[in-house]
Amino acid sequence: MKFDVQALDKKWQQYWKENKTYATADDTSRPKFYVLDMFPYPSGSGLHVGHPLGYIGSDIVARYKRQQGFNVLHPMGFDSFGLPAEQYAIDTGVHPSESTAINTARYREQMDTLGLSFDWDRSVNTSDPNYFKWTQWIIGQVFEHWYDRDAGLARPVSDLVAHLETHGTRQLQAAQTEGLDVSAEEFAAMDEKQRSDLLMNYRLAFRSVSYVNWCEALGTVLANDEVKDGRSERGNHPVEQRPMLQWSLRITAYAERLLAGLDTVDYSEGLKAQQINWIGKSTGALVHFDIEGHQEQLDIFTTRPDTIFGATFMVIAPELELVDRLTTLEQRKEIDDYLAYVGRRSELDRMSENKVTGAFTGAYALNPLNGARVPIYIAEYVLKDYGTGAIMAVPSDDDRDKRFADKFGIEVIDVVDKRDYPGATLKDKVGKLFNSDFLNGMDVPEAIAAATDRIEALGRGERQVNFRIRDLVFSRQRYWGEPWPIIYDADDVPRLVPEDQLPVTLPEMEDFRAVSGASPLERAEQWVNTPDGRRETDTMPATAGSNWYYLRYMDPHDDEAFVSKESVDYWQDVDLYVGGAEHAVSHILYSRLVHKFLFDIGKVPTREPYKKLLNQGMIGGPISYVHLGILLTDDGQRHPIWIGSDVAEGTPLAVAGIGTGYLVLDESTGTRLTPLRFVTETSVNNETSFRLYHSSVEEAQKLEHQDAAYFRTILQQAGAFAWETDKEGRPYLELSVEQGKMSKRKYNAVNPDDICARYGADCFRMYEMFLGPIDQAKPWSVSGIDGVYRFLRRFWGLYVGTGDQLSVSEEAGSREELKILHTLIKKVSVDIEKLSFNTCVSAFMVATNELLKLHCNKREVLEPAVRLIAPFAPHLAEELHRALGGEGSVHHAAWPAVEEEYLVEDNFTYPIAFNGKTRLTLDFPADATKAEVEQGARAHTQVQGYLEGKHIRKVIVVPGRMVNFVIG
RNA sequence: GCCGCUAUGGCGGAAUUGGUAGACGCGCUGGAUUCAAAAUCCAGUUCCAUUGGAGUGUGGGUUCGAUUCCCACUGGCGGUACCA
Repeated sequence: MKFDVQALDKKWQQYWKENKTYATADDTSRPKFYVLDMFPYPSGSGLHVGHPLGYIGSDIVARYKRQQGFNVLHPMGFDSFGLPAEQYAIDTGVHPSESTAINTARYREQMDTLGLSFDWDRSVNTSDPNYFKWTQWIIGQVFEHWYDRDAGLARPVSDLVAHLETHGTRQLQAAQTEGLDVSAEEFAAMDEKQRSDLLMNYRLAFRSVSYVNWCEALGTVLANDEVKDGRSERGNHPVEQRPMLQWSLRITAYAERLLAGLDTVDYSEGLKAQQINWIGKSTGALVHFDIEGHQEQLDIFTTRPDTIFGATFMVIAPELELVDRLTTLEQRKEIDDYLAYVGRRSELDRMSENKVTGAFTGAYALNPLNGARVPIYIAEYVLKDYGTGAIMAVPSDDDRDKRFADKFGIEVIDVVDKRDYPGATLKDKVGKLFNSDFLNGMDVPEAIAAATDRIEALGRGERQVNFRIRDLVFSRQRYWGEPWPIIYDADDVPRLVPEDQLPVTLPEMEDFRAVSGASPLERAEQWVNTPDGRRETDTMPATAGSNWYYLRYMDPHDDEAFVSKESVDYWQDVDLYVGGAEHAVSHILYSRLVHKFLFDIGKVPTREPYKKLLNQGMIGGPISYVHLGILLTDDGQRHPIWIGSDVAEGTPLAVAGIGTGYLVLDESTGTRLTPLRFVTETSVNNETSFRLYHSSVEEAQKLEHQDAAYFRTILQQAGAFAWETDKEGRPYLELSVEQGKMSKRKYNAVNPDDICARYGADCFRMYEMFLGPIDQAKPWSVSGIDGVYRFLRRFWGLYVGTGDQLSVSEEAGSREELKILHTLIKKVSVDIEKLSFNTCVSAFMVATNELLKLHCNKREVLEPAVRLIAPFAPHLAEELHRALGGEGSVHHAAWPAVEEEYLVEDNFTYPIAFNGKTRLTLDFPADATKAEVEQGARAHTQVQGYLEGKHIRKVIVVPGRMVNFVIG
C-alpha cells in the first residue's frame, strides 16, 4: 500500500458514493444531531478556498457525531433562484435553469472532491418546482394569517373576519399597516373588494403602497439589507426611495419575539448585537400636540418625554402629507422650494453630505404640558419611516436639534443639569431636571417616568415601544424567482391559488428584461390570464426559498407537506448551523421569522430554528491589484494616486509627498476608479507590499484587454508617481498589498481543486483547519501546507513500513504509548466539541511525533488513532482502517473512549518562582502535600542559591500547580 | 459617532480560564545523507547582554503571581448610522 493521495481520494470517494455511506437513516430510535451548512448560491465561478472552511468544520462535527452513535443529518443543497443567474441570462442568452444546472453540478463535484459527508439524496434546490411548491404554500399560509397581539401569535384570517363581524375593529389588538376604525355594521355593509382591502391591512403577507428601495438599473425593488450605502449590493447600482404597491411580510409583528428569542440561542455576542441593532427597539412615549388653528393633532415619538419643557420647535418629515395642510400662505413658497430640494437629493447625497437643512411651515404646535407655542418645521433629518415621522425638538439635549436650532436661530431652553456628570454628552440620560415645572429636581430616569405618567393622565399620549425594523418588502419585478401564488379576480380581489394547483411555475420566456418597474412576467399573456383572473406577476426575493430550507432536508421527498409531522418531531431543529457572517442579519432573522410563524400555526415544535450558530471567518486573499484615483488637494491641484480598492470617492486622504485632499472621480476615463488587474501574476503571498514594474504597465497596455484604455491614462500620469529603481535599474513602484474577501471580481480567488489535486483532500482539509480558529478572519496563504503534508506522511509511516507494507504489531502497547493515545483522545474529543479544530490538528502532530520517537507500531495504540483522525482525514483513515482489518466504514466505527487511568501522572513538575518569576522546575510526586513540596524545594541547592542572603516573606505552594517564594 | 470582535516571535497561531508565555506548523540557521539537487532525518531558533535581564498593543490598578481580571487609551477588522 502506497501513500498516494490522489489514488486514495478517488478510490474512497467512489466507494462512499456507491455505498451511500453517508445516507441518513430514518432511525428514530437513536438520538439525532443536525449539522447544517448555509447552502450556497451556485455562481458561475465555483468554490474558492474561502467556502470550504465552514464545510470542513461542519463535516468534522458531523463525522464525529456519527462515530459517537448519533443519527446525523448533514445535508447540502442550492439556493438557486436569484439575480445573478438572471443577469447572466440577460447578458448571454443562456436560460437561468440551464446555467444553474451546470453550476450546481460543478459545486457538487467540488464538494465531493473535498470528501464532504453530505447525504446527497436529501439535497434541495430552491428553483425546483417540487421545492418551491412549498415555498409558495408557506407564503400562502402567511397570507392567510394575521397577528393577534393579545394572544401573541398568528391566527387564521377567518378568525379576524369573525371578530370584525361581531365587533368591528373594536378591541382588536392586531399588527396592522395603519390604525383603522370600522364598526361591525360598516363591515357588514362592505362588498368583497372593500373587505379584501380591509383585511390586507392585517394580513401577515400583505400588499401596500409604501416607500421602497427602487433600483432602476436592476429594474426591481430591493429589501433594506440588499442595499448598502445607497447602492444595490448586487451590481453596485444607485437605489432610490419610491412609493410603490408591493407585497411585504409583516416582520414587525414579530419584532419583540425575535428579540426575546436571542436569549435562548447560542449565537456569538457580535451576531446577537447585530440582530438587536437591526430590530432596534426603543422605549418611549407617543405624545399628541395640538396644532394652533387646526383640528388634527401632531403625534410625535420621543424617548425623552422628561425634556418636553425644553422643546422649542417641532420637526416633521418632508414626505408627510400633513406638511401640505400645515403650510401657511406666507410660507408656501419656502416650503415648496425646500420640498423640491429634498426631491432632488438622492439617498447617496443625504449620506455623503450631512447638511443642516429645513424650512418653517408657518404653523405652531402647542405643548400639551404648558401650552407653549412652538413652531413646526420640516427637515430631512427627520425620517418618515421612524416613529410617527415627527419629533419634538429639544436643542438643549440633542445634537441634531441643537445644530438645527443654531442654524435657524431658535431658542434653546436648558432643562437638564449635567454638572455632576462631567464628560456626559447631550444625549446621555443623566442629570437633574430644572426649568421644568413639576419635574424640577428629579433625576432623568425618574423624570422620564413622571413626565410619561402626567402625559398619560392628561390623555395626551401613552407609553410606546418603537422598532427600527421595517416590514420586509417581498416582491421583485424579476423573472427568476418563485411567482406569488395569487390570482386577482374580476373585482381585483387577490385570491390565493389553491394548494392542489401549486406549484405556480414560471412561464417559458425569451426575454427576461424588466421594463420600467413592470415585471417581465406581465408579458407572458397566456400565463397571466387564467379563467379565474389575472396572475400576480411579481416574484419573491431569494430569501423566500432560503428561509425555510433547513426544514425540507428533514423530509425532502414529501408530496403531502413541506415536512411531515413525524420528521420534524424527530429532527426538531438545527443543532449546529455553520456559515458566513455576511448572512448574520438578514438570512438568520428571516428564517427565525418564518420559523416562529410556523410554530404559531403548529407546524414546527420549536421556537427557534438554529440552536447554535458558527460564523466561519472570512479567508481573505491578497488584493493584488490597485486603482488609479485622483487626489484633489486642498490647493485645488489634481494628482493621480494609487489606492486600494475599498477607498470610496470623497474619502479624505493624506498622501506623502503630495499633500492632503480627497478622492474624486477620475474624469479622464469617466469612471470612479481605474482597476489595474495585471499585477496578479506577481506572487504576493505573505508580503505586505509588492513591486509594480513600469515594464509590466507597458506590457499590459499592449494586451487585448477591456481595461486597455485605462492603461494609457495611467502611463500618461505615471510620471507623477515616485518611481524607484531596482538593482537592475528597472523602475518600479512599491505598492502595499491589502487583504480582502475572495471573489472573482477581485481576481484573488484561489481554487481548492488545484490544491486537492496536488496534496490530496485530507491535506487540504487539515491545512484549512490548521490555519487558525475557524471563526476568525485570516488571510489565505499556501505556505505551510507542506508541513501538514509531511505530518500526514509521518502519520502514515506509523502504520506502513518502508516497503509499503503494513507494519503493525499485535504486541500490547506500553503505558507510555497508551498515555499518548489517551491524551490524544481526550484532547480531540474536547476540542471538537469546542469547535477548536486547529488545536486538534496540532494534537495529532504532537502525538505522531511522540509515537514516532518511541517507534510505536502497536495495534492497540494505532487502531484507535485511525478512528480519531477519521473526521479530519477521511480518505487516509478509511484506507488504514480497512488495512487493519476493520469491519465496514471507519466513519461508522465507534469513537474511542478515554481511559483516564492512563492520564494519571506519578510526578508533577513544579515551576519554582521567586517573586513570581519562574527560575527553575523541580519534580515531586503527584500526591505530595503542600508541606512536602515546600520542604523539598527549600532543601534544593539551586533554590538555596536564589534564597541566599534574602529574607523569605512568604511561600505559596499550590499542589499540582506551582511554588512561589516571596523574598525581599 | 455607536455596537461587536481583535492585538502574543520573522509569519499563522498555542496557553488546562489567574499558575513554567511562545505548544504545533511555516520560515530561517547549522549538521547528516547525496557526485549533486530534491526529498528525508537530527539539532537550534522571543529579544538583548559572553554569567544575567526584559518580554503578550500603550499607561495604570488588583494579586504571592496577570496574555488571562479591573480602569483609561491606541491601532486593526467587521457591522451600523440623522432611529428622535
